[in-house]
Amino acid sequence: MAQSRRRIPEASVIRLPVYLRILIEQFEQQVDNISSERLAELAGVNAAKVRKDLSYLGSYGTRGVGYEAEYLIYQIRRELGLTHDWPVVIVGAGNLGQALAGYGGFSERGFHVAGIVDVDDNKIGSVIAGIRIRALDELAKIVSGHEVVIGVVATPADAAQDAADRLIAAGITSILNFAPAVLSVPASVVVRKVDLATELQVLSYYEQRRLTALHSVPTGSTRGASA
Amino acid sequence: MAQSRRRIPEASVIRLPVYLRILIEQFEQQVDNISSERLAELAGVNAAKVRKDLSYLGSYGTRGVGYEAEYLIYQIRRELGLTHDWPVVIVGAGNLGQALAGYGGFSERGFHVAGIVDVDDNKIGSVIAGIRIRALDELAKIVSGHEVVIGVVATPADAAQDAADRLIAAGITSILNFAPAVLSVPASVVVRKVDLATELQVLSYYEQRRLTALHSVPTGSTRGASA
DNA sequence: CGGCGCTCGTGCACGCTTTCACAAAAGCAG
DNA sequence: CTGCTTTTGTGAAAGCGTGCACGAGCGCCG
Ligand SMILES: NC(=O)c1ccc[n+]([C@@H]2O[C@H](COP(=O)([O-])OP(=O)(O)OC[C@H]3O[C@@H](n4cnc5c(N)ncnc54)[C@H](O)[C@@H]3O)[C@@H](O)[C@H]2O)c1
Ligand SMILES: NC(=O)c1ccc[n+]([C@@H]2O[C@H](COP(=O)([O-])OP(=O)(O)OC[C@H]3O[C@@H](n4cnc5c(N)ncnc54)[C@H](O)[C@@H]3O)[C@@H](O)[C@H]2O)c1
Repeated sequence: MAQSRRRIPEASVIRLPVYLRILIEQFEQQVDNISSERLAELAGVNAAKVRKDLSYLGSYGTRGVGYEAEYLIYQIRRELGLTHDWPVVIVGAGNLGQALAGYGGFSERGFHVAGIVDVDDNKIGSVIAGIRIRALDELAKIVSGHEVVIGVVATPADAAQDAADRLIAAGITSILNFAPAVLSVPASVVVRKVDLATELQVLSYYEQRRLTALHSVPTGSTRGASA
Repeated sequence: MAQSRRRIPEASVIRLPVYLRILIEQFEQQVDNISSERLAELAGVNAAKVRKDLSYLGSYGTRGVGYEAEYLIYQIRRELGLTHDWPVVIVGAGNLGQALAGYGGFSERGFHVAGIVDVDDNKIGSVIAGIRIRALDELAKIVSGHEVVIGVVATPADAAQDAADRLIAAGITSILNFAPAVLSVPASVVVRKVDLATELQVLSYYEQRRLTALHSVPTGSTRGASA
């Protein structure tokens, strides 16, 4: 039996939120029990993978029956640290920063915006979805005041490193970076990036391949059903 | 010597856009030649990985010297299919769809918005960054008229499958999905997803771990410098 | 024109991820 | 209680991706 306190492989961690979302949806539709087979189908992955992923949390299934949705939701939440809300601070209140600040899905999934800061005097003071845009030098106050550990970089690329440096100086230990720039940070800080251009360029690669028509279909995890 | 016509591993394809962006930046700063060591540093990865990735394109470096930035830019662009602009159609003109439509980074990187459609009558007809929001049933016309092959899903999750189905019916073969939903599509259609909630939840996992403090630092590709 | 220093290209070994396959466990029916 | 069905949990194998280490090739200098 897998211990709940063992490290979970990154590849599995990335799939857990997908299972979680599906389980919540199913539970809301009065599905109390779900098999790895069914969960795999809904998540667009292999059933063995689902079982192995879930086994990292512990042994929470019932043989011959499946997994109890409600209990599994609780266990995944616990493991992902979603038993409480995480405050998040956003740096850069442009197009994207404002879209994020107003995004309802945030709060539904265990996060809320503790603050949003910008360098532009014309923006400071405006209110987006009930959140006031504040000056860059209030960052430290926001972070320590709300015990924020997660920061979002939504500045232009050339300001991204500066934004990251300020976040780290303020005490942030996890960063989600939307700017197309490589951030250099201390090893203790975790960075994840979301890069729209990269995603489109990957699609472009496969379309390009399709045109030269030497292969039928690209291999990889993104075929067929995809989360 | 690696043939340019061989399939490139997905992991490498994902890094090519990062190298490309860095090379363009360097070239604009009059750097004509760059070593794998330097490129690796800027990309936050291992130098051997850079060389292996680039070797899939062909043998375009010069031993003892490095890579000629301009030529490498051309080769990566060619391989990624970025020698021409790709038209993209967006379904869903909400917060996110509008931010995307107005996003300048799009055009800088080889893509342009051929059209944006929505189901909401109140939105149809409005103009975002010079692009008029059109009705859902104009999708087929937009796609065939501009020979669009890439579609973006920016609708709420419960409309995402419908949006994907319509895109596919219209002739789209690649989809970038921003909705937190698993799309089921024919095997010939490539789907990539961008899931904000997943990213935050992964960060939450590592923060959670940090609190229980049984391990020092999460392992994985996202430590240290990260694109 | 030969030797030297530098950097590429890549074979190879290692570790991580995925998938298969099956014993073990649970429920149910008779 | 026994046997049958179902589905989990997990070893073991296969498949990928990463990083080391080093031979090969290129340019430069003397
Ligand atoms: N808009 C999109 O759809 C989109 C999509 C993908 C990626 N991105 C990326 O996200 C980032 C933001 O995009 P955007 O469209 O919101 O840009 P934007 O120009 O609309 O907004 C950037 C904001 O950051 C602020 N800013 C600049 N320097 C700053 C600093 N040092 N500290 C704090 N704030 C600072 C600016 O005042 C501005 O308000 C960019 O890097 C962009 O490439 C945007
Ligand atoms: N806003 C964000 O920052 C953000 C971040 C990450 C992910 N997302 C996801 O992106 C998606 C869009 O987010 P949003 O904030 O723009 O939502 P939104 O509600 O602002 O916009 C959704 C738009 O889709 C339209 N729509 C609904 N059904 C449709 C259909 N069948 N066909 C075409 N259009 C349809 C609606 O009319 C609306 O204009 C959501 O799935 C959301 O979870 C949003």
